[in-house]
Amino acid sequence: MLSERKQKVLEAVVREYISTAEPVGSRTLFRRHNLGVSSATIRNEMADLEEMGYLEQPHTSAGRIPSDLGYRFYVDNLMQANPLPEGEQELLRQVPASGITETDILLSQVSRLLSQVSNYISLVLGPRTDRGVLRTLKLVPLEEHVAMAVLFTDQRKVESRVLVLPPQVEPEDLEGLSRYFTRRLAGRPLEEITGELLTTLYLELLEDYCAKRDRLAELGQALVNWLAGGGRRVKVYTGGTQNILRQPEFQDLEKVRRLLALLEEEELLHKLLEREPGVTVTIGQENELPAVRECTVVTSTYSVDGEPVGVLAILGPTRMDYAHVISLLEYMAGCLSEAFANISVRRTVAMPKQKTAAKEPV
Amino acid sequence: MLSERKQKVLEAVVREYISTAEPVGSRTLFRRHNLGVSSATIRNEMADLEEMGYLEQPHTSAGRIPSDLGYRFYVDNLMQANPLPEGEQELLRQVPASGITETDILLSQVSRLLSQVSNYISLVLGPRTDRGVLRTLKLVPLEEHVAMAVLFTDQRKVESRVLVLPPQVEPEDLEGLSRYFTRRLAGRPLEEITGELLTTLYLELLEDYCAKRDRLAELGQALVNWLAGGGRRVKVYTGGTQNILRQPEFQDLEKVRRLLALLEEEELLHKLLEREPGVTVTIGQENELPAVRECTVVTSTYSVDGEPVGVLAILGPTRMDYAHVISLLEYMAGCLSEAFANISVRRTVAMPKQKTAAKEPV
DNA sequence: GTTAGCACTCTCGCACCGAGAGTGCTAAGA
DNA sequence: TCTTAGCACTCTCGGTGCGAGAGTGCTAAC
Repeated sequence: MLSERKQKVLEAVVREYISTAEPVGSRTLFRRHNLGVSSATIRNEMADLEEMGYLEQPHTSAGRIPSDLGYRFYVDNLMQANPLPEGEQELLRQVPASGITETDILLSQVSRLLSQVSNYISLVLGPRTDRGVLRTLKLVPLEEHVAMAVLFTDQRKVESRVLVLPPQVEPEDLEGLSRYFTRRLAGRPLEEITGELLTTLYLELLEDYCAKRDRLAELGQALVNWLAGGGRRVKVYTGGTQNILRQPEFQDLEKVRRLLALLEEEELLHKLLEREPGVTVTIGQENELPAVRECTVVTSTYSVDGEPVGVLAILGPTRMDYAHVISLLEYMAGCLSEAFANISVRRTVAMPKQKTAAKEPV
Repeated sequence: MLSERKQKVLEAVVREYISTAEPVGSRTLFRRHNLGVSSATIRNEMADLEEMGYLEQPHTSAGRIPSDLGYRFYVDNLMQANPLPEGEQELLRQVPASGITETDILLSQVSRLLSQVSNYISLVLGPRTDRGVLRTLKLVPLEEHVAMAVLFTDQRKVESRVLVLPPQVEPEDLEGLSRYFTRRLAGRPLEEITGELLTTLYLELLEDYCAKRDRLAELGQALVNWLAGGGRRVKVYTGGTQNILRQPEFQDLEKVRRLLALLEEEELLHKLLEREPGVTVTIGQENELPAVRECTVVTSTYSVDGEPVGVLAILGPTRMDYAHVISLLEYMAGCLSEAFANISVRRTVAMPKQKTAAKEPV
């Protein structure tokens, strides 16, 4: 374990480097942080910290900068969380206050706010769609030969798609199909609804429908493809990419290029944002993706109806204002969860009696 | 007008500069393009061209580079269109061949292909939604207290939104509302469907429905907000942002930053992509947006059912491979239009007889 | 009108140098 | 034994100077 003085020195180095982006020397530290000892002592401590792997020296006669390990120790042991500044809180309160009900617009705004406040790159992973429980699957005739398939889950999630109908499929057929699928699938978690299951169900159904078999087959296949297919991909919202260019560690164009390329690869971003609930911090080499080996990714999950369903993240240099970013993400996750709660359908659906009862006398 | 020889020299300068990115001198031109005259003559012509505004000199003893005017002349008079290379054509044919029916996925792929083939930034403006003609407006009960509103137009465009129902609204009410709105609005272009019109209709309707008036009012208002509101915004897809960093003219980080910032401003991009049908080329200072004053934007519209509804664009330095980019965009627009035609609902809807008739005997 | 020749200009890369910052080591002091 | 002052040493960084190279503009000859 590190002696208390070493911890103090390490903390001072990290703080100083985060705010100046310059390698910090013992003299600077001596002048600006009063550590109670001379620069020579600090120098010795810094030499020790370097040997232990917490600091690095860009070149012999430069100051030192924290290593990934140094940041890690700082985040785990030294950093103190401070609440988000009033002004920023106010800015973020827009999200639940705005009354926006479109998930898409809501998340774009969240992403924009995150990058604006943090001055780093923001990433927002949309609510996962493989969790919810199916409630209704409906085929709605729109007009002759056109119908819409609607998938409705308990997590205020609706998906729909237009289907072109084979000739001579009747509205009753659609109703029958809707009822059948809903009856057999309602209550099942979406992740269970695989291609095989659907196909099985579907074949079963066709037995009863021999007369129209051929016509329905085509339609059913389209439906199966949709439900089982990748249609349910989760979107990633990015924002503030230009912020990265303000960071002195990203003056190297090749580095920036790699990062920009990453931001266009949705699958990689998904991988990057697969995180457990709560706040996580991944520093430099701790990251699996090579493109972010010199970056830190801080994430926080947000919830809908108490269940973590999506991820907010900040991507920046390892020299990041950790305390600020963490409280920012926590606060924003709260706001977003709140915004979702405001417009939650589930609540309304799950407890209609209560709500009706409460509202009626007014 | 320019003498033929001047045109030849200008063309040679543009071609040379496009491929090397270095200011071109009279000697280089003499060596690589055989213009039939000596370097001294070329030198004189170049001096003239500079005086006329077609060329510029970065500094006294450097070669020359084309000015915006020079590029303009090149594009309008000198450049010869050549067909897209086989390999690239093949790549782009994926789009109509893939069978993808989700507009969103289709356009992401188009954007990706465009940037990949061009090595510049690609922009894709989704199909405009204010054009189509409303066919059906439907309120579909999903379960108790939850319904979905569906807007269906002739341009294979469907929008939908979940509505939480006020207590004690009956499914019949929904059907009534659907029928009423559809009857009154069907056949109208979406752009005519404004808040005022809807409100008028809606008030009219309430007359007939006095009994449930209060309950329906809330629902109707939500509907009006949706239809009249900005819900129908058109998405912009971007791709290949990292390509810009490969261009020697974008080594200046501040320039890159401004461009990246622009790419996150949807409204500005909309403005940038508001173009007339066909191919347009906007060079450097011809652009209104300051952030792209050193760039060229080439656009091409694509069509659904013969009507131009969206825009493909390439954004790159003014030193751009114009001929290639133009044929790329034209070809891609064709592919995309084709892809839309494949999945067009309108065709099926508009001419069901024909299609049915043609299909039935098979 | 075209071309060869030539003097002139400007950039770019390279080496050099001195200032400044920071280190490591040593020796003296507590 | 730990701390500190002092000092020599190292390394970067910005500025300067210089020569090579590329290109021009001008002049005079064809």
